[in-house]
Amino acid sequence: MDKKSPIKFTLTERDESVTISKWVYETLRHAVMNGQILPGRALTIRELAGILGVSPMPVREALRQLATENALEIKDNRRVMVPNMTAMKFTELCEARMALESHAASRALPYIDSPKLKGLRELDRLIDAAQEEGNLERINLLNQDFHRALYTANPHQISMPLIESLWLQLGPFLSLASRHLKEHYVVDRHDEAMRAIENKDALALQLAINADIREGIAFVSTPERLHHFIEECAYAGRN
Amino acid sequence: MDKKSPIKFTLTERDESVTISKWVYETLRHAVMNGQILPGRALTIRELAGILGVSPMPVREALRQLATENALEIKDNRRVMVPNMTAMKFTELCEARMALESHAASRALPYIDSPKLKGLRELDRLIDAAQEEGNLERINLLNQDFHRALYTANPHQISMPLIESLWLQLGPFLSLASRHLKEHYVVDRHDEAMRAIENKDALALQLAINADIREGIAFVSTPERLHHFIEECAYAGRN
DNA sequence: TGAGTGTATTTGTGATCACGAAAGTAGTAG
DNA sequence: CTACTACTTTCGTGATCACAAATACACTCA
Repeated sequence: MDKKSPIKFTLTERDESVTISKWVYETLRHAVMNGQILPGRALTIRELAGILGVSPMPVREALRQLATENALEIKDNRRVMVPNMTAMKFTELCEARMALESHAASRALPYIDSPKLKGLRELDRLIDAAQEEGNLERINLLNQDFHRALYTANPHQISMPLIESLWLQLGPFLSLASRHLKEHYVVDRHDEAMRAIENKDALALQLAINADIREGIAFVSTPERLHHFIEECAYAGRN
Repeated sequence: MDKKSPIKFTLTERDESVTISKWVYETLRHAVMNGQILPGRALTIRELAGILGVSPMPVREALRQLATENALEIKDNRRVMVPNMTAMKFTELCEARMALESHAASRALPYIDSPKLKGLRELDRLIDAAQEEGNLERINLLNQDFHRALYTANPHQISMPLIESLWLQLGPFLSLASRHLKEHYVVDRHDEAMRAIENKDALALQLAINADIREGIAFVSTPERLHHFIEECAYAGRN
């Protein structure tokens, strides 16, 4: 039995046509983005390799890749862990999200044709359904899909990887924070965004996206709560 | 003798205290950002390992890391190369730079105290000196230093890695374009930025940064020239 | 001369091993 | 009970090897 809290994350079956490296990378990436690995928890190559049933090699590469997008942190000890959150870092990440995503949304707007609009409406509908059944994990996944679908409507878009880096950095903390919260104020500014898209109103779209981001993380945004969750977060990764 | 054009890039001496992986990564990253490796050129692990005098292992990791920040591209063939530029991609990169960097600048503004201001002035002075002697490579390096010093004045800043990813993607093309240009319209909006900083005027600073970025790459911004350089660029990487 | 074909070479991938450094453990002295 | 030390284990790093896929090359046939 491990003295450390065991690591658990979603294991998707590997498609034979994809390299082991890529599969490991995407599995770990998904785990981090959806907060399945707690901040502060030390990750070792051999342990992950054992869980995933592969040799240490692909895991090494995946950890390094995740570190370069700041999803993981390689400390001086050469230990790899999910970074801890600070109040200021949290603020900066949210502000960066608003700046980048509102920009990406407005640059995608001209490319949203009727089928793409339909796809967004469908995602919006699925989110509403998931909210009724209170499936928080599903809501988060669908919310990501909605934003991703919007931004990647621009075929020349280059900012999605940057945005995902921010999602990766926020994921573990937001997951932990929402886990310790009884009531979830799930805000849905997507209707507002949809209207802006239909009207081809870039400014209104930017405002809707900013509101969606700001309110989507507002449940921790009061200074006291933020501080509380950061403490909580630091404790969770204690061992 | 190689049939392919040989790869040449700056080789800094390795500090023994730093891991080989890190040294290789930073060496290759510097080479890409400053356009020492042409777009379209196929990079092989063993070739780079030979040049750097290390085993293939650290090179593999470095190439993967650079690929995750979109500095390199791993094609379906599993071949690694510097991505080719397109007109739309170029536009998107520039727009993203303006959105991200003006944001980073305004969020750094409150943290710029007197010693940091002095440091920025010194960099500005060095840039002027480099301009007089027409040392284009030195101008570019110092210009990067100026922007980096400005944005990282914010101790909680998290957008510098994202910004550098954009620099990495623009580097090879800008280098190639400027290399094929007789006259260089080196613009210097730094004075304007410095005044905005002194006045603690966030909006003016954002405008100055945007102008600096826009004009710094304006020498290729006419559609015909852009198209011309893209052709040139594609040809350079032919073999 | 040019397109197709077989072989030889080179490539990325992934596993394994050796080594030094870091962390964990037990024992001892204060 | 606490602080220090010696020992054991575990870890990341980097080199090497085996293998399959992709590429390059020489050759043949139209």
